[in-house]
Order: sequence, then C-alpha cells, then structure tokens
Amino acid sequence: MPPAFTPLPAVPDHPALERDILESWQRETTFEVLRAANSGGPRWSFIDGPITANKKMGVHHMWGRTLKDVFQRYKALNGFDQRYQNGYDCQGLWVEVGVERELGLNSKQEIEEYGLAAFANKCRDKVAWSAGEITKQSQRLGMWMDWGNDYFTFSDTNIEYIWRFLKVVHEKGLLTKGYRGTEWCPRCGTSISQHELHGSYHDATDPSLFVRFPLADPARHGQALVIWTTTPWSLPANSAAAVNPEAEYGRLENGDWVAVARYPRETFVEQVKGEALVGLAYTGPFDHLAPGAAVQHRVIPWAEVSLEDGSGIVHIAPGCGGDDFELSKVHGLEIINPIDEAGRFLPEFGWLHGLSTVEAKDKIIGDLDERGLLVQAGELVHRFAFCWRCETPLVFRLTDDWFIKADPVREDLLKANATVEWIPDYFGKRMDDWLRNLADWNISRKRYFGLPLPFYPCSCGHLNVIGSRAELEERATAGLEGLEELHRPWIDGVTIRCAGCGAEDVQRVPEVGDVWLDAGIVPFSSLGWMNETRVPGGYANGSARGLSGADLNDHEYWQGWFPADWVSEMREQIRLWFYAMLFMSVILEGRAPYKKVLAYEKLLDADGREMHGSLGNAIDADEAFESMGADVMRWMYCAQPPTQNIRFGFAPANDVKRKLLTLWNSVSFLVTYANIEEWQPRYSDLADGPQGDLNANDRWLVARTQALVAEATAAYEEFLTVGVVRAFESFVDDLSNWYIRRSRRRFYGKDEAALSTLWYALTTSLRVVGPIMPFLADHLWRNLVAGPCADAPRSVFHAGWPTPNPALADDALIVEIAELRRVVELGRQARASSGLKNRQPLRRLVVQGGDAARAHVEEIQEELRVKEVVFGQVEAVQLRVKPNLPALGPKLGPKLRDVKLALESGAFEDLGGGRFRAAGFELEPNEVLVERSSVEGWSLAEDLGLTVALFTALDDELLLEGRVYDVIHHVNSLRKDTGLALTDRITLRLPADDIDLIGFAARIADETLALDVIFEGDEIAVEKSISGTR
RNA sequence: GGGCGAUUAGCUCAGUUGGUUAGAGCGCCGCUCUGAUAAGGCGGAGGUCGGUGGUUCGAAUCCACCAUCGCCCA
Repeated sequence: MPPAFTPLPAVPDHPALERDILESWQRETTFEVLRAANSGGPRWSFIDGPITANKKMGVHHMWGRTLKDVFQRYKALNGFDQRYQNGYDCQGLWVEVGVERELGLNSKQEIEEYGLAAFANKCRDKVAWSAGEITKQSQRLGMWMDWGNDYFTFSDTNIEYIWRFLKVVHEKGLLTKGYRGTEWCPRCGTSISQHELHGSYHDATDPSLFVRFPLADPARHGQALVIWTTTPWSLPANSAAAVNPEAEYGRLENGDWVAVARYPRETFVEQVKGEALVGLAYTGPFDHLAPGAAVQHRVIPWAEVSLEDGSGIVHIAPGCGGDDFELSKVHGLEIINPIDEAGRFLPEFGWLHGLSTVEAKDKIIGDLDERGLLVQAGELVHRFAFCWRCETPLVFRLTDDWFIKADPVREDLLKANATVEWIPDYFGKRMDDWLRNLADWNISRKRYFGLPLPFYPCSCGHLNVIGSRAELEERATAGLEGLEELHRPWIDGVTIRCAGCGAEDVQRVPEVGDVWLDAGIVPFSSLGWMNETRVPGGYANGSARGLSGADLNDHEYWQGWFPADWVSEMREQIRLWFYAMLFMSVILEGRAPYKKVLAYEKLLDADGREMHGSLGNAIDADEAFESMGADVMRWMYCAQPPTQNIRFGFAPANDVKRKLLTLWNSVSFLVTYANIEEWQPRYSDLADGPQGDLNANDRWLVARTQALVAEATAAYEEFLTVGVVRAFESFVDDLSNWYIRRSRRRFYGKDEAALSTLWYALTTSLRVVGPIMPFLADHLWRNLVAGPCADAPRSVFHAGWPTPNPALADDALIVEIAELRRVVELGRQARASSGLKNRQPLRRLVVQGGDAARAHVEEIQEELRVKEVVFGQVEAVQLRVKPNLPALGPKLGPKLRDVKLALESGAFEDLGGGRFRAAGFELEPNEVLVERSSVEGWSLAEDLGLTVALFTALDDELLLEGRVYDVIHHVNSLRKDTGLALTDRITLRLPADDIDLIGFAARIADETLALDVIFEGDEIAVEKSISGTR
C-alpha cells in the first residue's frame, strides 16, 4: 500500500503552494461549486466598497481585501448565500489627474485643447487597465469574488441612479445653488469639498505681516490701525478691519493703534475699548486699484479676534476667507473676489493682473514697504490645506456650486447611524461627530470625466432636474444622436425643453458630480432599487460596456439584499463612503444602508512611518506575494486589532512564518509516522471524534480542539479576526508543545488512538483557520484529508464549518491538564534553581495544592525526571501568610490594613486546619494564602495556591543513573557530530572505567540505536554498524 | 480651539467586572533535548504601567488636570 500522505519539505514554500492551490481551485471550480451549494440558503449581504481603479494595489489595500474575503469565506462555510460582487470606482479627480499626468497636461485649458472626447476615452482605458490589474492581484491574494460581474460606477446605470437621487433631493427642496466660499485648488480649477480635505493639512511657512491702515477721519490724521495677516494676496480685497470689542486698544507715540495686551511693554498715549473704534473709516491698503477704491473700509467688532497672536486687529477680506465671508453677511460688507479659476488676479487688479497668489506675495510686501505701510514682515509656520490630489496649496475662493442641504436631514442621519453596530464602537462616535458638524454637501466639480449633473436651469428661472435617461430622451430637443454615453462631452450636446416656460434650448450646467455620489448610490444601483424587471447584463452600459457582465437587478432582488448585513473599509471612509451611502439611503429610504461596519486603522511600515514611494519604504503587493506569500500577509492583517495601526514589513512577516512553522512541523510529524506505520485516517472521525482507546491526553486534545472551535466561532461572529488568530496560536502551541511532546513515543509504534487524535485535531484546526489562511489550510487539507479519504471533499472549503460536538467537550479535563502543566512548570523552576541538570534524576517531589493534577503522577515523574511524586503537605520551617484580598477586602474594609501588616510582620497565630488569627481577627482558610520558604535540602517553587518542593539530595543510585543519562547525551551528540542519519545503527564503545554502567547497557543501546555496546579503551566512540538497520 | 484614541520590558503588543509577585512574542544571556533536528523546549536579566493629584482597604485599570503622539473637526 502506498503511503497515505505526501511527505512535507522541511519548510513551506508559501508562494509555490499558493500558486498550486490557485490552480486547483480553478481546475476544480472550487468557488463556483461552493456558491452553488449555498445558493438558496440563508442570505448574508455584504456590499463591497468600490476601489478606485486608477492604478495597481499596494499592500495597504490588502488589509481590507483580506478582511472582506475572510468573512465571506466564514459565512460561506456556514452555508450563507452571498453576492460576492466586487466594485470599481471609475471617475472623478483621481482618474482624471492620473491621466492628465500621463498625457503631460497641466491645466484645464490643456485638457480642453486635447479634446474632451479623447480625454474621456483615455480615462476609460485607464480604468479598464487598472481594474484588470486589481482583479489579478485580488485573485492572487485568494479573494473569492464574482469576478467579471463587477460594478463600475461610471456605467450609465449607476449615473442614472444618481440622477434619480438628485431629482428626489430637488423635489424635497434640498438642492441649492450657492455663491459661497470654498477651498479651491488653483491647479485643478475646482472647489474642494469638506470631506476631501482629509489629511490635506500640512505645516507650511507663510508670511506674517503687520500692515498700517491709515485712519480717514481728519481728527485722527497721522494715526493708523496696525492689522495682522498671513495672506498678503488677500489685502487688495480688504473691506474691513475687525477689533475685539471687549479688548483694550492703545495708540503708540507714532500713531499706530494696536491691542494693549499684545504689547505689554509699550506705553500708550491713548487707550480705549475696542468698541470705541468700531465704525471708524480708514484708507484701504490698495485703494489705488479700482476694486479697493470702490469700498468703504471701516472697523467692525468681532468677538473672535484673538489676543494670542498678531496685533489684535484683523484684516477682513470676505472674498478670501470663510470667517470673513460670514462677517460680510452680518455687517453688510462689500465682497471682492480677486482671483480667477486658476488662482490668478483678475484684470481689474491692474499691476497684479495674471499673478498667482504665491507670485503676488513678494510684490505686495515690497509695494507696502515702499509706501510706508509695512510695519513688520516675518514668517509663521502653521497648518495649511493642500489639494489631496496634486498637492497644490489651496486658496479660498468664492464660486457658484451646487449643494445638498445638511440641516434638514441631520437628525435623520443621526437616528439612522444609531441603528448601526460599529466595530470598534468608537468609530460610531466619529460618525456622529461628523454628522453633527456636517456642512451642506458640495456636490459639484468644475471638471470633465465624472457624473454629469442633470441640472438644466432655464432663463425663466425654472430649474429642470432630469431623473433618468428615458426622461432625458423624452424632453430632448437636440443632441440625442451623438449621445454615446452619459458623459461629457456627449451629454453637453443635448438640450431639453423647459418644464416651466417651454423654452426649447435649455442647456445642462457644465459641472460634474462629487465621486462620493458615485459610490454612495451603490446599495441602490447595484441591487436594482425600484427597477421593475431584471435586465441580464443590464448594469454594464455606458463606459462600463464590455468591462462587466453585471445584471441590472430588480426591486424584489433589492428587497432581498438591502440593507447590507456588513460592510468593511478603512477608517477614513467614515466621512467618505460610509457617509455618502448613509446620506443617500436616508434620503431615498429613510434608513441606514448597512447594519454592521468593521473599520480599521492605518497601514504603516515596520518602523511606524507611512509608506511612501519617495521614502523607499513602500512594499509592492506583487513583491510581497512572492517573498512572503499571501497567507503570511493575510495572517499579519488578521492578527491586528482594528483599533491599531498595523506595522507591515518583512521582519514581522518572518515572525509569522516562524509561528506557522510550528503547525507545519506538527503536520509533518504526523505525516512522517503515519506513513511509516501505514496508518489510514477515517473521514467520519471529523464529525464523531477519534475512535479507539483514548488516553487522558488524547481526550484532552479532543476537548481542546472543541474549545478552539468555540473560541474561533465566537471571534468570527464578533468580526474580530485577532481573536481567531490568538485562539489558533495558543491551540497550536498546546498541540505541539504538550500533546506531541508527551505522546511522541506512542507514534514510534502504531498507536491508533494517538494517530487518529492528532489527525482529528490538526484537521479540525485547518477548518477553523481556513478563512484566514486559505492556501495553507487547503494545501494541508488536501494532504491530510482529501488524499487518503475517498469520501472527503477535495477542498476544506467544501467541508463546512465544524459543528460543536458536546460529547467531545470536557472543560474539567482542560482544567486538569492546565493544572498539570502548572505543576510541571513549577517543578522546572525548582529544578532550575537547584542548579542540577535536567538529566540528573532526583528522588522526590512534593506537591501541595494542584489537586486536579493528582491523576498525572507518572507524567510529572517523566517530565521532571523524579522517582517519586507525592501530593501532600510540604514540610517547611517557615510559613508566610498573606491575606486573600478579594475575600477579605469587602469583609474588613479599612481594617484590612492592620491584618495585612500583622501577617507581614509574622504577628499571627496558627489555629490549625488552615485557620489563623491576626490583629484580632480569625481568618478562615479561604481568606488567606499560605506560602512556604525553602528548607535545607529542598528546592522550592510556588505560584498561586500551589507549592512544589524538590528533594535535591543525591544518593549513589541517583548519581549512577545521572551518569547513564550523561553517556546517552554524549553519544547522541557524537552521532550528530559524525553526521549519522537518525535511523543509523551503531556500535558503541564506552570507556572500560564505565564498566559499572553495564547494568544499564540495554537502556543506553536503546536510546542511542546501538546494536553492540563494548566497554574498552578510555574514550566514548561510535561507529556506524553494518549489520543492518532495525 | 473642540472631539476621539493612545502612552505598559530594548522592539511589537496583551492585560477581562479595580485584587496579592503586571504578562506574551521577538531580541539578549544561560541551560536543555537529540526519533519534528539548518527544528524544539526551559530558565534568567530587563518595567517607578507617560506625569501629578484624587476616589478606594486596594489603581496599569475609575476620576481630574498636565505632557507627548496619532487621528477627526474648526
């Protein structure tokens, strides 16, 4: 009979075995078979957050992808029917900016010159390429998804769903067009929304200027306000100067007005409260230019004016700052907008015309200096916002944008969020914070390849909002014939009839939409919300044509899969995808689109730095697959608590490999001896437990395996992979370092119980860890189970989730063995402190406490190499008694201190029976902890409630045996040094002086595989025997 | 400026409802095993648990303030 199992190499080659398994999965259609088997079962709805398809993935993407795959696999093992739809985010700035770079385009003007149709096609090509790469990488990671039926957010269907949403928003009166200030990227030529400002703040150096604004009142001739600003480019747009009405202001000898608190060492010739300055007129810093000349500059009160920095007087330019803009509404200030879309000064600013805000800085400072208005120019380092895509410093700019009002839905959003279970829960608070502070959602972007906003404002004042392609076609008056897809430039050629006045030539606004509309609509668009009939392949239209075969589902389908049971993305998605989905879902359906969210922190390099191409510390995913293997990567992600940044690198990967080696070695051990003994496993054992005459250790390992299943199940159900990893690591340690070590010799003979117990435990653990390490688990499953058992599934993923078997659980036994191991561990400590070598046998060990281990005297003897183990009273000259705090604390309260001191100082009376009297209290046995100190001739170790005492005196018999073990040790070292194989037999020569060991010759021969033992000469020598092996 | 987290051994991290001597892995040192063997096991050194106060019989744990770091917002 051929060996049942394939021998394992010394070390696993993860990448190689993973490629093997991928091939097997493909050949055997493992995933498809699993899906089919679960089809029609209970549903578990997971919605995949779309990954931006503009490049390949890095290892930081793999964390989330791993978690998604782990829980989909876990749920599949439990029989749940799932959708497995992957999604790609396909339009908007991310994609555009990448394409711009490739084409060498640097401004919106250059894009328009290049041609919007050609640009759109390039963007689409980029997405198609990236989606292909991401698919391949995800498959390599082991991710099981319905590849080929992915959703692409730039499909016409997705766009139509957003149109429909926007129409609802308009009907509810939530859509507004606003002339507002926003953060603006001058390079991209578009406003940047609140949620896009994430991580955009870096320290930057700005000028810090103190500038004179001469007062206009003739009575105050020669006097000036000294204002402070960090944005010189905004000075030509000045309308007002703000003072803190409650603060004291003073006039210096030279006529300059400043806040007194800012200049404690100066003397002032006049001092007034800020409110007294309010209303004073002054000459603006750039009144020689037309915009400034047209403004009545004056002093206004503002309680927010800080006395912590600057001069205590603040320059106000409502066209250049958010606070300034708000103040302009309160005080009716003129608004001057100095810059155009590209961030350059407008023509009416004369000599500044065409300069960028950065270029204008030095010229403005120089000009002020020449005109004697500059008091002081320094520099200041502060936090400043940059464009998230191109790193250009953002400016504040007033612009027309489209908004969805936040206030009317805020309460509903908070209520909906309260129904969501967030893991970890503090992320739920984050979402609440975000929702409470939410400003109106700026949904418009002045860009090209994105969702075309379906807004058609008519000159009659009516705003037409188109809700679908059908509606567009019905109302179109021109341009339909050129409408290839719902993207610019094609959509821009379509004009419609106004529903208000009937005008025939109403044009769409040029803006496109925020990408988070694209992603937020997914729970509706991909599931077929409000769609009457299912259209096979009907999702993949427009730009997505040819990229996917996804269906347009119908409303019944939507009802079956909405809301998602679970979604999972990285932390920053709170204010992005999670938020966008929540918002859109609350508008459309009045409830949250997901029930549970698992969010996780950030991936850093092994030293805790962010991974950046420029730092050279980024790890390419493909490189990681080939050097670590996907399982090792997945293990690292899963070992990470989601509340903590992960430190990812090659050194941590090596630690993981070493841990996995213990499992590998354990399997290898089983395979080696099962093959030698020609042992065959029975698949039915997996359900029923190992058969045969099990001893206590066997029953313990079986019970321990049941405990592993229970712990892992609980952890998976909480969506915390780290719990699974910890349970598994501890299990493998128990299996390898207790079970195998204790049972080793049983494997040298054909012990059916030992073999089938170890097989049962290992095989069950593979099933438990499969979702986390699918490759290694299936690889070993195929060797241990699928190979030898004809009636077993080929893949561990067809074996289902292990069913707990109460008949095999035994908590008492687990406690018993734990106690035994504690006794052994203490015994080792006692041995170590005695200074005697482990191979020196000792006479006697006394164990006090640890009664649960009583049945294991023989094992303790073997482990500690003592001849006798006695459970009983440890003889001791000295007792130490300590209070049992949890018992005595509540009982004695403050008087506990007295008892404790009395016991410590030895001022107690032994009442016998474990009772003591101290400080006037009688203490029961359960209220004290008694410890013993070492006695002459004994080595002692103790732990809570457990004391072991090792009798260390040696007699002749013990010394003789010690020499026997020394010889065995020495011979085996020689065997290894001379390069003998493990099974080689030898002829052993021992020194003639050791003739007194002749009584142990058989034992020595047995332990060293010696066929002959000869006592002659004066050295130990080994020689390979030619008379055969065993 | 407000909010959410974090701070425990050289490094990476555990530490359940407050309880006795605060743990693990890696690294280091020593020992050990030699039929899992280019593995395995055991022991040791190493910590004023960020700081200061407070609550309590008792605080790494609860509270307040402070410091440092990260994140979110203004």
